[in-house]
Amino acid sequence: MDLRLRNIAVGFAVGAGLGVGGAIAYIKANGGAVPRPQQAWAMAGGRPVTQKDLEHPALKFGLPQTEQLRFFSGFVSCFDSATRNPKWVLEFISKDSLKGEGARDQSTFYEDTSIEERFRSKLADFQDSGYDRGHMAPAANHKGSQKAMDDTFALTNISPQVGAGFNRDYWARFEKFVKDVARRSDGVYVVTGPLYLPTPDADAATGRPGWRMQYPMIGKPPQLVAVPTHYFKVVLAENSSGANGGHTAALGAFVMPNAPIDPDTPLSAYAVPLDALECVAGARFFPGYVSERRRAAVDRAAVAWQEDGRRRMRILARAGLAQEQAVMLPERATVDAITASPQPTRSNNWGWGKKRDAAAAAAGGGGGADVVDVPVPKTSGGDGAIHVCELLACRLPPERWWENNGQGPSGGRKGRGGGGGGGSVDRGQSLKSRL
DNA sequence: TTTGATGT
Repeated sequence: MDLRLRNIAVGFAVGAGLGVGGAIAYIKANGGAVPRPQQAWAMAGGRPVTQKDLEHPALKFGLPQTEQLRFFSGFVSCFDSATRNPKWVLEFISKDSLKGEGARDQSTFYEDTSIEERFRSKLADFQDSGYDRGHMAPAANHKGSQKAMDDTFALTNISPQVGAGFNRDYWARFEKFVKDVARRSDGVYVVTGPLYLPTPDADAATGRPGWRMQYPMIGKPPQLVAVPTHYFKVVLAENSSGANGGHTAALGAFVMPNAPIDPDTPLSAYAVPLDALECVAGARFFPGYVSERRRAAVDRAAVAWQEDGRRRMRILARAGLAQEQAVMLPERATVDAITASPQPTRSNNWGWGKKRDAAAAAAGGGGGADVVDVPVPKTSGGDGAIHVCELLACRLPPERWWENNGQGPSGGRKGRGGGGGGGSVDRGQSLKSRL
């Protein structure tokens, strides 16, 4: 890329590039070489910005700078200086990055001084804010070296998350689920980021039905840090040695509220169509892999998985979830049309059947019989892409999985009892009452 | 097979 292009961080058309003339060659079913899409940080109408573009007379004094890319050992962060949050963080997880010398207790959170002081988030912003400094790329995914783990503690990888009931609980289990997928894959790419989602509400001025955006801010004005309403992950797991040679990648998108989540909520209830996520995020994810066909196929599966998850929730919780995700839900008719021809099956062509069932049985708590009863919609017509929920039966690890084999938490800490929440001796109970 | 983060 042109050096000048690299130096000018521009904020428009993030990830909008699908390349020129649809020339992207997608990952082949035979697991061959993966050509990268023709893409640049700055895109113009579906093509990379050229040197000639930058000579536009209006740009004599440069393009506005609204967000910036930061390149770390195991991930790339796009930092948005309006919200002082990452816009997205894209990481690569391999078997190697999951184990190594990287130790969490050797790392400390630090401000990213490569971002201008007035635009970056500060350690003080999170202090006494009541929110956790939540990793987008989790520390545990980058243990290959101490440097790799240290990198994840840069505040350009951090966003304010509710601690008790979310970051330290449901979201942590979700991160563990992704790790478990990575252990059984040949490499996993994950995009994680915040969302600011509106809720249905009458317009105050006109009284008409509409939408309202509302989210807290922390820190000190005018340099406030936004507190996102939701977080998303898009997971792309490669499998170069898939059974039957059919499937080469598992793909899926999830959106969760930045709030305590009932630990019994099925993970599949938070599966969303990638298309819906891309609409509310204003971003295209994995443009070098996600063709229209693959997205359509995986999104049909996503709707089916979400429906299945919701069916397993209590009616009140289900209604709450629908309210939470209202802005992402398709019209009722669309849902009905998509789910009209479900294809339940327990097998997939990933070649992990046994592992999946064993892991699901271990995670399910209810034993194998419970797992067998779960219908697993099979992605079809996805050019080698299946939905992530077809792996590990879309089951989260159990609560406090790290205590399972006799050993308590390594720190052996007592409850904090502070206003920040969490860490009480009987946390599970107090969490329930919080919901 | 070992997540997560606070505060002194």
